[in-house]
Amino acid sequence: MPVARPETSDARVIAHVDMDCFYVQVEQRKQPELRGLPTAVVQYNEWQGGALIAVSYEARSCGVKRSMRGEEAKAACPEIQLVQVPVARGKADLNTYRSAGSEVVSILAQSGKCERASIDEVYLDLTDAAESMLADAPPEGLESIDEEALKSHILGMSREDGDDFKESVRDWICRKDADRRDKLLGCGIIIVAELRKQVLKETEFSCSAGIAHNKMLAKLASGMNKPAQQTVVPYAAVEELLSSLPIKKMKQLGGKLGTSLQTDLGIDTVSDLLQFSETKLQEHYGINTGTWLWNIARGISGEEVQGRLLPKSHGSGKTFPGPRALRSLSNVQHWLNQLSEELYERLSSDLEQNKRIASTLTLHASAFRSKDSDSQKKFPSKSCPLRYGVTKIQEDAFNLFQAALREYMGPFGTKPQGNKKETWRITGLSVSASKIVDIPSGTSSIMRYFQSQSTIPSSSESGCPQEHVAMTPSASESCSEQKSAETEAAMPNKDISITDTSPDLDNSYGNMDMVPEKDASCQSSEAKEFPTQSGTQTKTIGRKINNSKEKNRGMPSIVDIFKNYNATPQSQQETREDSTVSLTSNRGNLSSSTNHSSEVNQEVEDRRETEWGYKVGEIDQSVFDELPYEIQREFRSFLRPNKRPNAGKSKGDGSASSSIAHYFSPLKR
DNA sequence: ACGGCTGTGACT
DNA sequence: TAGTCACAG
Repeated sequence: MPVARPETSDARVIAHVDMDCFYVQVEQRKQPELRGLPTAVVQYNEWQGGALIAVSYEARSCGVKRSMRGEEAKAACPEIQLVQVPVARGKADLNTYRSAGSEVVSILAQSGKCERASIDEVYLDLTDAAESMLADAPPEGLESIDEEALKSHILGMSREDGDDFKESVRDWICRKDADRRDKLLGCGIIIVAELRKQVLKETEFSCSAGIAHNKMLAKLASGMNKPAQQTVVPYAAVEELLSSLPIKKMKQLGGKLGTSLQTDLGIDTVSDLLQFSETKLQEHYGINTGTWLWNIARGISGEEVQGRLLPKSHGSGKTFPGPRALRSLSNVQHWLNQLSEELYERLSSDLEQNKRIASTLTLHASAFRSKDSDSQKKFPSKSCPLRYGVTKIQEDAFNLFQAALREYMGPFGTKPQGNKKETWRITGLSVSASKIVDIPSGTSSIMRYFQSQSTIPSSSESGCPQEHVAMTPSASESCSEQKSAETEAAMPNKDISITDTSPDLDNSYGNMDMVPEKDASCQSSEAKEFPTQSGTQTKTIGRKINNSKEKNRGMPSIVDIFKNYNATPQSQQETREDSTVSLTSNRGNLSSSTNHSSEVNQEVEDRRETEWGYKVGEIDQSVFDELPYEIQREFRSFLRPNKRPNAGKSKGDGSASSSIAHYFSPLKR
């Protein structure tokens, strides 16, 4: 489902930078004695020596390939060094690679628009830099050209023996009568060579790069000469580069679409594709994909480099293949707790380092049913508003899972009808956080936010909250969920999950295989604490985001809630009588950081109206709780400017110098 | 139902 | 929209 983008009229200079066997390099930097040795990184896996996820070039020349097992690799190359991916909470932990990737990005982002395409790949739009260089210091006037730049591969240029080719490269870069597009690429060559040297110097990582007029060609080029080299695609070389290329090698054609082109239309190479008219392709694949295919066959791709240095989502997942498939609710809960912990940890660092908050939590799982009927049925994904706090994420993830499981099991979820119980197996679990927005740093930012947000006209009246039907993660959940919630309230939350489950021994939890029936007597802790209908907030967030013309800064969801309070403050107050807690009383609650279960209705101390007309005392606890702690704190000090925000705390945390991480510790709720 | 884990983007 | 699917590495 690629979509066609028109090529911009002016020539761009685009680079694709690809780290060479990145995970291996990260491990070799950590253990320099491994440098130069055949090395591979294996993922924690006792089974057949683990799966290779990165292979050094020395090992590749021994015949070691990715997607070999550790044992196979050992057989192919006995001297290979196998390094294990770090493990945390019983799963692979890629954080060291992520932050190594960030090191690289922060260097590459200096010279132009930069897009972090994956953990080890970056696109750069160097058009401006190249044009500046062409105007101010064109290569033809340079005394000498960078050695690294001279080692470039220039497609279409024969690379004869000896040092001669460097002379040819120099000539190509400096040619006075060159096409302007080629001159720009020449500048790109020099810039990228410089950047790669800088990356090597500052991170010790080598990389390869492709330099061309668009992303597609740059990506293609970066893979042509590895490791530690760069390849240029002059305009004149595009046709030859593409014509012989198997379509499966083109980005986006490595899967089903590529296969369909081969089997349905007999297209194997791009030159085959060139024979098809645009309308013919559109007939087969629709207007968008058809046009896109026609364009890429000609090296045309207007896809822009997104100026994005940070990921748009975070996820934590694990598979449980074959015999390891999870078969009890408690084991699922155990793993969801682990995954949620990791996710929360990453959300915390994102907030601290980048001042960003995520607003949607999604659960994905894969499953099968042994006594099939339709064994192929997909396990549904579910999402809900993301509430900051480890245990909140854990609870919500588990609730989402149970909701999805009921849907998955359908009528079989209730009770064994006969003796043959239809039983589920979970083969994969993941939790992810998305819809991440920036928050500005600095004091009273929150106020600026809400002010800017509150000026946006609301196109649709988003209905009174009491109309909303309780959605997935909330009420009517299982007893086991409540058990865990109570346990948690009573003890520091780090221990919760481990006490009642252990990994890999599902069978010891025999009686929890079935989804428990809905039991009215079994009230969910979620329902008690957070009776608002969280599902509807997600909608309002989305609507707000769509309505705002500028980029979505701030917390639209809370603004939307404020609007609701403006509209129907009284009914709000009534419908959630049990739960409405004033911010001021909440302050004491947060300070003690223990029993949030005291959702006793307290008198509102401070009901001064704000400029938006809602009463701060009526802000629902759950809305407040969904904000990151830092924001809560800032918001609180905004609402009560004359008092110190966290006077009740034991540590001196009111000071400006204390780190966000402190407030954002796993014990905070 | 061994390629695990993670991420993006389009479609509906 | 939330959920699904495809794709990449």
